Amino acid sequence: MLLAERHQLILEQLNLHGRITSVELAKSLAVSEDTIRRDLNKLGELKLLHRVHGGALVMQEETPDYFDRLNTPDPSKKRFLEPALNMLEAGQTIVIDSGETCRYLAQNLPANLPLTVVTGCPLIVQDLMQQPQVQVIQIGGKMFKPAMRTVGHSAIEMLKQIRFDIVFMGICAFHAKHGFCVSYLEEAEVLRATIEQADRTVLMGPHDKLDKTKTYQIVPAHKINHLITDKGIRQDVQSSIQALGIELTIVPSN
Amino acid sequence: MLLAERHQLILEQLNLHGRITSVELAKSLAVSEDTIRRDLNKLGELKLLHRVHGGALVMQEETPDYFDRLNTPDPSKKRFLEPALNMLEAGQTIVIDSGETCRYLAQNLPANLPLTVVTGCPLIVQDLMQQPQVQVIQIGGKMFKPAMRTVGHSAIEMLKQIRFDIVFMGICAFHAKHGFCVSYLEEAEVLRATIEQADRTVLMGPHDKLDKTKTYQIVPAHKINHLITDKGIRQDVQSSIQALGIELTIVPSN
DNA sequence: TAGCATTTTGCATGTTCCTGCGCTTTTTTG
DNA sequence: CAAAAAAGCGCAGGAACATGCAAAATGCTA
Repeated sequence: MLLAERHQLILEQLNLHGRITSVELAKSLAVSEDTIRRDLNKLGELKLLHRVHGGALVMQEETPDYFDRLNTPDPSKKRFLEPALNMLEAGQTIVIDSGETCRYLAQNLPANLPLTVVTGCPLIVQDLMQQPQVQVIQIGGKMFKPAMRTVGHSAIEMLKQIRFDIVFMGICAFHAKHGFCVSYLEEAEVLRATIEQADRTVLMGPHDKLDKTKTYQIVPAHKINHLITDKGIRQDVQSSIQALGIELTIVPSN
Repeated sequence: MLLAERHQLILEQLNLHGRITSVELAKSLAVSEDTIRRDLNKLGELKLLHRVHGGALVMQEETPDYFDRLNTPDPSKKRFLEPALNMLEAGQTIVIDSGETCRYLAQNLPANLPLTVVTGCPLIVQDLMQQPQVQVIQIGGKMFKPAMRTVGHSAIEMLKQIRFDIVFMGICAFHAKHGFCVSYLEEAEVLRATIEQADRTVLMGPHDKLDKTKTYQIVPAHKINHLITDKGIRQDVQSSIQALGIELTIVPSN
């Protein structure tokens, strides 16, 4: 095998997995680890990868402006992130639903935490594709424009074959008596199927979405495990939520 | 054997395998390694191949990293669109594969033509979401970063349940004898499943992708129905393609 | 066709580059 | 702090390379 050819294969493997160890490369390319080390050092000098002890990581590129054009998000929603990020552990499989708050979560996942992230929203898939430590599973199906996500039988069938550690969703409407609701039947169906597969469901959103209802109930309130909202929540609403055994995290208002 | 003739043979061998060593060439062409080295150096100067220690690699214009290409789109690829757009009829279900040429197609669909468009690329999904006359079906599965598309068993199973009128794909490598090829096994599997479900498969791409091969064959050449390429295609290549019964459309070079 | 210049080719030479091994040093991990 | 893993260093054999030169092939002109 030619040296230059081996360099190409190394970069290919690296882009594929986001990370690579010297030992793996030496084995798969059938050369000594010394040779691999020399390769990685050279490629590192050329700024084609990020050389680290034990192997290499993909070059962290700064966020292309391409993604900034997509929308003009509201940075105040970032305040919901911290409690959510603290729940994450290496190796988990999580769902990040569609919506602006969820998108912030996808964009701000810790760089050193390997995760499998499942989503039906193409915008979030794009955000996640830039993070080498994340494996991305895209839920297929008919695109449903109002929610910017896939819905329908195909989507539900695919969801049924995966088990999730945590599901993160934005709050559309939550009510202690009427549960977690949305405005569209198709969306409710697919969100219900998602929650069904999860060990733990976490909702994030401002307090004014609480004590509200919409036409279609996804699940009753007690199926939700954790709510992250901001200050301003009414005392009686807070009590009724906690009475259901739902963990409540309240972040400062913007 | 004439020098120019040998140069031609070297380039042919190179396109066929993507790589070639001086030793192999010296043996197969029955000349000394010194002569081969001189040949390779000259061809390297002419930018017809990538000269490396021990042999040569094919010149690769494409960047393996999809995100680099996104930031520098090449509008000249739009010239392939017109013949493709003329094939479309109202009510059809079509596939638009991933890739830059395909993305231009997705962005330039006629506004008055209702279509169902299927794709596994989230970028293309997003382009299509802005077009109200188009219903979008997203193919689910594991996201495969080098090709910016979904792959794997889930994707193939979902594809098997849909029938397509036309499949549009970019040419990665096409060879009359070795068929339609790509560099990755996962990609080949899902593209094969896609073509299997289609009445008609149309490839679009510049002429320098013809008479080339990559590691994995998707389908043999005769499974392709229509090729859209640009001027510059060699006469013998053109003949061999038409001999297979493949319709050929040649657009002006940029 | 003969004569001469140019190009191409193969060989011999010395040089550079690539690779694996043994060794020591540094880093990581429990 | 100790064991293990990874890295760095130098060396030697071999492969690939560049260079010079002479023989062979080719092209051009008289």
